[in-house]
Amino acid sequence: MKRKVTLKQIAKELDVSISTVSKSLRNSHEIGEETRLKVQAFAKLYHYKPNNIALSLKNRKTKTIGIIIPEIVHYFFSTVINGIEHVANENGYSVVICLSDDSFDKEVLNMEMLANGSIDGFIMSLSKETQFKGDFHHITEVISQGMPVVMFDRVTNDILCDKVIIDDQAAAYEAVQSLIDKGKKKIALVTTVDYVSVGKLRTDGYIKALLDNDIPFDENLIIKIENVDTCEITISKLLEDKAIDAIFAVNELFAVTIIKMANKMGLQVPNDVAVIAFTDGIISKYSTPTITTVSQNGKKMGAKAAKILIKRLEADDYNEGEENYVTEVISTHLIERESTN
Amino acid sequence: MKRKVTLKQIAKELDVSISTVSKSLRNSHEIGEETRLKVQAFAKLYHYKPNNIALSLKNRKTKTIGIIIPEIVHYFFSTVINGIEHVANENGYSVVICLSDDSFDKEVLNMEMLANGSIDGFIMSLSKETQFKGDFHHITEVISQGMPVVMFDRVTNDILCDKVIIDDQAAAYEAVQSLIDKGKKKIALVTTVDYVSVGKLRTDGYIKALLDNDIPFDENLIIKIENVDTCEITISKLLEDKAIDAIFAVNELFAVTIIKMANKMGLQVPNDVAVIAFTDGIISKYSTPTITTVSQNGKKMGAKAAKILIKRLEADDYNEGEENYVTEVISTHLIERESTN
DNA sequence: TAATAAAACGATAACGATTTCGAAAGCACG
DNA sequence: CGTGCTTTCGAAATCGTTATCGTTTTATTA
Repeated sequence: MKRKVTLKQIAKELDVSISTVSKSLRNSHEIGEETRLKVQAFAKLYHYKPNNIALSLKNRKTKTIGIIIPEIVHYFFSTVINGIEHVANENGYSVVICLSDDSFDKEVLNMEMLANGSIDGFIMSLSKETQFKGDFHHITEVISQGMPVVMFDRVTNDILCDKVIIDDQAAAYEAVQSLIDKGKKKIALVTTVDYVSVGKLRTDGYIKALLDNDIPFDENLIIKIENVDTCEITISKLLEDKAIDAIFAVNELFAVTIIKMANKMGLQVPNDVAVIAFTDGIISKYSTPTITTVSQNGKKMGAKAAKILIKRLEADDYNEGEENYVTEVISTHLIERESTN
Repeated sequence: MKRKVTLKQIAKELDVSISTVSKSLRNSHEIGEETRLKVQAFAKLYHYKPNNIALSLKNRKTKTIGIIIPEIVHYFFSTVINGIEHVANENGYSVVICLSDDSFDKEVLNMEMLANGSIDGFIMSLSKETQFKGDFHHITEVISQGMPVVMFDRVTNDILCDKVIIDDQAAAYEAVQSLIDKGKKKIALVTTVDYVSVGKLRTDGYIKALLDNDIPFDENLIIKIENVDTCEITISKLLEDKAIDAIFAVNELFAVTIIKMANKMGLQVPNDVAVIAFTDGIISKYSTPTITTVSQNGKKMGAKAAKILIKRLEADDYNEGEENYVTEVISTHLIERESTN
């Protein structure tokens, strides 16, 4: 088992100094052509590749981006990662991923772990618990140490940094408006608990659309679900109100569960009740009926976030400081499918 | 913007040597209580945390696991990552993820990139192209340099290393047998192209089950799909054979597409044609009808792979060499749902 | 011929940490 | 009072690179 070859070994083997080897491999003009070629040939033969860790230490930058997300087994987040990874790779960066499991403590732990030199900057989406507690000291801490942070989707106004979001409120408004345009009179909302920022915003959009169309807004038509695995009863209770002719769900899983329960109760989607959801997930595309959705475009979000972060990282080299944070809004659009008509 | 504080700065500030600071923080008995407490207090005040990169260089280990998978926007792979990440974190490891996009070149590039000191070991699943080419030099190269590799799911016999797989052949056999037990006579197979190792194995299991039950095996009942986005015509053509009363799909997307096309052609699932799929994905659970599946348990696979890798990494510290590679087989089981009866 | 410039290479510091070894100081003991 | 043993600390090596600055040798010029 041959260990990886180092400059030192090459130097010893060729009876030259380490600096000569290093310079030769970087094609320095300081080195005569003969030795340069000799060193290069030898290095190639032994598959020499500079050690990233040593380079990171020397350059004080790791060319690595840290990603912290609530969970990965989730279509939206994996598309975001996909977007980040591609842009990162194109620019010579790697990505390291940590999952918070929607836990505040894990989020803090992971950030501290990565912040100690392992990465150059963060791309993150807040965990539920963090949003609930409203405690962001771990993030401000990292930022104050000069490490750039880009937040996406689940963001907070309490932190000053670059952000990539969709206009959740406007998108929800558009979705509900489209239902109203189709003549729907009683539109229910199935959403998450309020402290999840995007859930709140989408609720706001829903309410605004109703009011703008002079539709009375009824508290009882809004149900907030904490855990998708135990939501069936709540949903079927909602569906007992036969006057409800449309439901707006803030995510795909809620939507597909609604359809399932509706079917079970003898209701036809979309004829008896139309369903529309937030997501660009895969279930909506393959469910029966296929589900009309507000596309989130996670890949685009990830790509944008990565671009912003990398730009800031490379800029940091020249001008330290000067922070004019941007908040990029990714456009959404309605993908009309069978669950609305 | 205060940069991260280093040992050197603390030493200077407190007018002691760097080694004294280091030892104090590690609670060395060599240091007098007074200085020790003083240093610790100061370090705490300034949020000192040792620099991971420097530690990695010194210890020649990064406490990081490299993951290389074909894609991440794929339920199975994201569950595997989830499994890996949890075990890794529990043991103080981070994970860095690279996607090969099923491309040989990207797989090679990513491996070389990570192999240069960035990580301690690999967990990987082969890209389609790599399996097609049968070129594994990048992997043998890495292994020969003493870096452990654990392969999962899409593996190859050409490489000697630890592996975590499911018994694809046996699982497929079981699935098909269950269809036969239900009285199905003409069972079709919708699979991937042959060079994807798992596709081949599942096909073998399918054939074996048929033959063991004295059912004639018909080439025309096997269709191989390269790209899921353009498979509808092929599938509908298959469904024209009304004698087919069951279809075994090697993944979830194929299965749901089959159901969709069957519905379109006026066929009832499961009455006219039963469908069974390989996966532990989310679509099967939420589709209408829900789909009977052979569960793959990606999370378990990931967890197992991580355990094996970490065990090997920690063992390497004591006894170099001594390689007795294991191949762990993750058990599968049939999850009966509505698409079979 | 002597001074000087250019070419080719090496020694060393630095990145941030740990650790081995040595040194100084304090104290007890014969 | 000198010897030996603790206790407490610091210097230096090391991990693998790169970059700065010398140093040597050779070639060129006045």
